[in-house]
Amino acid sequence: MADHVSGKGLQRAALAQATGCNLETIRYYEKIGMIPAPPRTTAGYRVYDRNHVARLRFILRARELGFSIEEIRGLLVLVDGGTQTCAEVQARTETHLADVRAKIADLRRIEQVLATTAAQCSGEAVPHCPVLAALAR
Amino acid sequence: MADHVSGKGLQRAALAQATGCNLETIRYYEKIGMIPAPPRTTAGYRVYDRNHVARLRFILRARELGFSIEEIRGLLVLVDGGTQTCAEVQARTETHLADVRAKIADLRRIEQVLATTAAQCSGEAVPHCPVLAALAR
DNA sequence: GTAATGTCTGTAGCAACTACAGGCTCAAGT
DNA sequence: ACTTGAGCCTGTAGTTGCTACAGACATTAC
Repeated sequence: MADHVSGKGLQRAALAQATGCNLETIRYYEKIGMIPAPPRTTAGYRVYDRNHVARLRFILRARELGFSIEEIRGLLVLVDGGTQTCAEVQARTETHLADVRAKIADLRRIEQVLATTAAQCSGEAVPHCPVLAALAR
Repeated sequence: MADHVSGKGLQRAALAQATGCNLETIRYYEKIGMIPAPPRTTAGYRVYDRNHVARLRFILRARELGFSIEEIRGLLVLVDGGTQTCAEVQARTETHLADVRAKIADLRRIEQVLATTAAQCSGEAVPHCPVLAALAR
């Protein structure tokens, strides 16, 4: 490290460690413009600061909550532009919430089908299987 | 159609129609070996029969229920090999069922977070947004 | 005869990463 | 001083499960 990674400067591995993000994903997020390109040492090593940590955490948390990259991009615009209309964020959150609820409903139907057909299995080595029959319907 | 697509012979579009499958997906499934390559007319057009219809329906239904292609491949081996051990199918279904339930649990947690943070929104154009704050945490 | 479909092939694109390969750079040990 | 090993750089290819072309034949309808 020729250039003193002084004070709070983090390199890629350290940022990954600090956020729990995969190493390669950080570069990916930079490439697609989700996090700003950090300054570099003379050798070309990226040096991140606490703003990068915060932004990456934001992205990762939103991803955890099922927001797509494009949805997060939209949220980040609201974060960056000083005009944080709470109503706007709320609207997007509600939309996303509806999506999540729809997914839950779908999975519950699937769960029902799987549970009931699996329950009909004798567990023996018989030629007829109710699960396969249900799928073949 | 030079060669009489006689009797129950279906071309690609007809198979798509009969199963509700996307046209291109049929070719894709053939390519990855999920459905057998059908016979062709002298002009090279694929001709499907009712076995293809049944198999494709099986695959589509299993996909609907969230089985991955590889999981379905496994189920199809059990279908094809006469040795349909019901126990085997049951085991795979149970495993998949556990996956589905885990997904539901995850989504419910997400739903909770989204619902509670969104509920804190004033809906006004204030600079502080509880959703963004929650994500930034 | 000609135009409009339908089918064929291979390939590229999507999301959201992940994992190399091959080459520098740096810190530490001997 | 020199070597070794780790860490970083780049670009690119792979993943899953499709979907959508482009350009070339075949068939059908009028």
